[in-house]
Amino acid sequence: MSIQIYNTLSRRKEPFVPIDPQRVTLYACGPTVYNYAHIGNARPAVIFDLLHRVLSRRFPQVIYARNITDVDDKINQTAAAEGVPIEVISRRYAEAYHADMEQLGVGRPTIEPRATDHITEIIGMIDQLVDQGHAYLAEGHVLFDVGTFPDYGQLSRRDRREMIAGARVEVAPYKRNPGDFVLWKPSPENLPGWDSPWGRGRPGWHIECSAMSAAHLGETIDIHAGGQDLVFPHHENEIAQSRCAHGTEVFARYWMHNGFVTVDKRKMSKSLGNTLVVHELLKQWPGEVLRYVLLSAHYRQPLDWSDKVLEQAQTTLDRLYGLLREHDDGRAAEADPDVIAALEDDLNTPTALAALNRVARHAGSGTSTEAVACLRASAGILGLLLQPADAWFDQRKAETDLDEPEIEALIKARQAARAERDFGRADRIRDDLAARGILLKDGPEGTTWEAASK
RNA sequence: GGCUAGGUGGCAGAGUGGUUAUGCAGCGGCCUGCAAAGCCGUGUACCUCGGUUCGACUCCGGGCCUAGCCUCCA
Repeated sequence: MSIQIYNTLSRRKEPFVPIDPQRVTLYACGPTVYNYAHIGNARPAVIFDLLHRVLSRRFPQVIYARNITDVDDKINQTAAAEGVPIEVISRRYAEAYHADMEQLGVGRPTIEPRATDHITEIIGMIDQLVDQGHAYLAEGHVLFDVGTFPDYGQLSRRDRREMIAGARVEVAPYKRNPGDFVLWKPSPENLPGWDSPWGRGRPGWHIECSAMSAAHLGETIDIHAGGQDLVFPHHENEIAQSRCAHGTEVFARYWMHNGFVTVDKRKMSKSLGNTLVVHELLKQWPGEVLRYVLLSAHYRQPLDWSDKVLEQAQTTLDRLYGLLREHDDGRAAEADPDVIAALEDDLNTPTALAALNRVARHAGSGTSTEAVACLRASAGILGLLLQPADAWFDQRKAETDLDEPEIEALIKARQAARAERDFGRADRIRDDLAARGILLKDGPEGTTWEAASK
């Protein structure tokens, strides 16, 4: 069975057949670095990183590009507000993005192109579009003329004429068509700008992905990915400008779009003010818990974020790590075929987690260390259970304010009470510790303790 | 208004034309001095109304409801 991918272009699942199996190309729209990433921004990072892993198991070379947009009006605003150059802002938040994503177990893409490093390519591409009559100059702007591209609207299934009727925004008077979009805009002296054939200016929003994708991956790529809100206009516009500039029939052969993270069923967005910032969430929860939650729903479905799902994920991870702690002898094993099959079926992570839990049940009910090794190997593909089990449990110990000698002393006192069969006193000690978030566990090897989960 | 998703057991969340999803919680049991953890067992769930079918939660049509895009947005 080949890898199946749901293609937004066809609105159905298709077998994934790359143009060149020796060189698979994947592009995902990365962050615009003007503040901290919220958990909704983290979803595509986690999902398409997982896609990268899944593809890499099958194909010898998968080039995964995830850009950083480091020139943008929102960056300009933040920089102006702080009175610093835009590089200060973009560098700060790019670094924060990397740190946060690393906590979520997101690997680095093969290449991470930045818009400001590709101004030459961007200008070159716009120049071509102007030459070919697909773009025109108006009041210092260079605009793409959607009237010259009959396939415009194919991805988002929109009709250009109906878009005019439904348009809720004022259309700039210098546009030929209401759907025309900016490729290059003039920059006044107080804003970042680059010299171009059309004067000092800066790129529009959509062009950088087209330019960088072509520069690093080629004019036609296998997969282009991003959030559902990018389908229109961002990806629609990318298709238009890329295909027109290169004279190609296809820009990306498969389009993948992740659904939103919601809060109380409403989309998480900066304008609604209901964003949950990864940087903050990581102060309360291990990155692996956030990752588990992000994988717990299928990537195309909405994912409603709540403390409850976080707690559930943590409880489940506790059980899985507990199995590793008790039974893992470190041996190598193959991953469970059901886990792989689920992932290769359009990244069905909930089914993969179900399979993983079946492996765990197997591992827990017998004493087979092979099953435990299989659990670890299978989870590894999902980017889970990668740390030593002790490290997983110790991270919560670090959060308690009790010092360990005190706890050990209390445990000793309780052991003494138990030896005298004074269970009333023994239980009081245990209850007191429990009230302070310390759970005792009596086993054949003696009594151990761990910090309670939230 | 146009377009797109979706409505599954207490909650989260997959999936299938006729057979166990899975997790969390609950309940019963094993274990334990008692617990905790772990393990075993446990639930006639599929928005509504029609249709197709031997048979539909699963396919088709109508309805109701929810969310999203059409404006920066993952």
